Parts: sequence; C-alpha cells; structure tokens
Amino acid sequence: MIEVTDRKILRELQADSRRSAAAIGDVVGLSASACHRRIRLLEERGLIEGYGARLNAEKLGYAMTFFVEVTLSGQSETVLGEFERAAMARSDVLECYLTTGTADYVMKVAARDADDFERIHRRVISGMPHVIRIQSSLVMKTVKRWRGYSVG
Amino acid sequence: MIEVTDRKILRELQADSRRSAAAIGDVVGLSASACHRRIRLLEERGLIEGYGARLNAEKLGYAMTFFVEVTLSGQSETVLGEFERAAMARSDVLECYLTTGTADYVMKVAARDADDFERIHRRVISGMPHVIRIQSSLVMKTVKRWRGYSVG
DNA sequence: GGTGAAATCGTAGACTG
DNA sequence: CAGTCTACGATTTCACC
Repeated sequence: MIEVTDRKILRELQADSRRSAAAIGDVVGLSASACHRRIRLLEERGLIEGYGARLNAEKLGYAMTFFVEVTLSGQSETVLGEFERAAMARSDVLECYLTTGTADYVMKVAARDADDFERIHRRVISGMPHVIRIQSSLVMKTVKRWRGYSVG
Repeated sequence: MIEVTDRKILRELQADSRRSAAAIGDVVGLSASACHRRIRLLEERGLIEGYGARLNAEKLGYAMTFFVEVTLSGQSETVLGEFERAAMARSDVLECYLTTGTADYVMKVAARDADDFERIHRRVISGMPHVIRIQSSLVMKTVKRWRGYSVG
C-alpha cells in the first residue's frame, strides 16, 4: 500500500514533474530532504516509471489523431507477437493495447493530415502482419487527457 | 515550422523531462544556456504544454484499464456539453475523446478491480447525462504507451 | 523525519562573435 | 542565433539529531 504522504507526492509529480523536492515538500508538509528521499524511493519501487514532457500535437504538425481497432487473422502467440513487434516499431503508432471486445487491438495513431492518415491506413496498418480488419475513428475533440491517475 | 535542433530537444524532453538544459545541450550539440533559451521558447510557443511523472497503474492499485465507448441520445451542443462536463469531473475517467465512428465518445477508465469496474460502469458511466449505450473493452496487455510523438 | 552544511548543479543575464 | 562567462540561487546529498 501507499502511504498518504507518498500519494500526495505522486499527485504533485504527476501534475508537474519539474517541481523541486523542496517545492513539493512545502505542499505535502515535508522538508526538502525528506521529500527527496521519498521521491527516490518511489522511483526505486517502480511507482514512478519516468518523467516526460507533454507536447502539443497540433503545433508539432499532427493535426489528426485516430483510434484504430485492428482484428487479426488469429490469436496464436506467433500471430500476436508478430503484430505487436510491428506496432512497437512504427513511430506513427502512439499507443497500442490488446483488448477484449470486438477487435483484437486498439491503437492510437497520429497523422499530419488526411493524406497522411490515408497513407498510414493503407500502407502501414494494412501492411502489418496478420491484419484482416481495420476500423478507425477520428478524434474530433479531446475532452480530457494528461490528467493522470487519481492518487489521493 | 520547427527547427531541427528544437525537434531534438523535444525528443529528449519527451523521453525524460528531468534532464537539465546542460545535459540536453550535450546531446543536441548546444551549450547549456543556448539550450535553456530554446526550451523556454518552446514552452512559450506552447509546443511544450507541461511536464509530468509517468506512474505505474498496477502499483498504484489500478489493476484494470478499460476503453469505454459511449453513445449519447443526441448530438446537440447542450447534450455534448453536459456529458463532457460530467466526464471532466470524474477522476476515474482518465481520458475522453469525441470521435467519429460508431460511438460518440471514447473514454479510458482506470478501475481497481472487477468490482470497481462494475461500480464505475453501472453507477458512474450509466449515470452520466444522455448516455444511452456503453460498450467497454478490457485492456489485457499494454503493448505500447508513453512513447510520445515522433519529433525528430 | 528533521536539520544544517557542503558540494554540486542549474538558471539567467550581459556580452561577443 | 550560438557561445562564453559569470553570478546568484537552488538542489542534492550527507552525516547526525
């Protein structure tokens, strides 16, 4: 289990990972060094996997985001493994999940424009191993994102 | 457009936002102060929206992640707005997108266990305004995540 | 967990090429 | 626009209470 103070630290770091141990300590009621010790421990325990910048997709040139549901021709280890390796390797695939439900995988894909998505759909995803069906949904509006887990 | 060096900086910050300007400058071939200046500008231009810790869902106590597709009873501004406000307010809804395709919204939801998801499904999502249909998929395996945009 | 101190590192500004 | 230099402040890390 995670202690109350640790939860507060995680909440702060999730919202802004650039704050110093001293600043976070102020908020959670800990001295800078005690807070720093706890952060180190949270990293070592694997609760914190890393720190990253949140980038603006549009300003980066990615005008379109899609959810793509992919169905494969089978569910054997080999089939899944080969598909997953291909998904890992594609930089236009931002996220990829094996799911229950109608399809086998759900992927989040970033495209620069409609032509780019057409290319990704036709050349990239269709060409990934064992894919027999693709259904994509364009994200028209991002209502919520980056808000992270509720940690207390 | 984004300059080559800026792209490299974004790539580094996306992968690890805790590195200092000096450390990133080393990688991209810039002095600490030049690199620092560019990072400030990238923040001001809105390319960098923020910095966050990547937390481990399982270790936080969220054993299950779901994609939930929601269909509403209409598409008027009022209907969408009321639903979106409810989605924003729920801390178990990690992400929420208005999409084209079969459903109206796709949400990512974190649950502590099966009972918790049952509760979220029955009490929370079904209770959100104007929801007439819910279809959820359990994430069985996260193949790819956190890898961010290809910027360089 | 807190304190305090030392060493290190990071930030920001002025100035030069 | 980048590099250097610089000065100040912040941060990390340690031993000890």
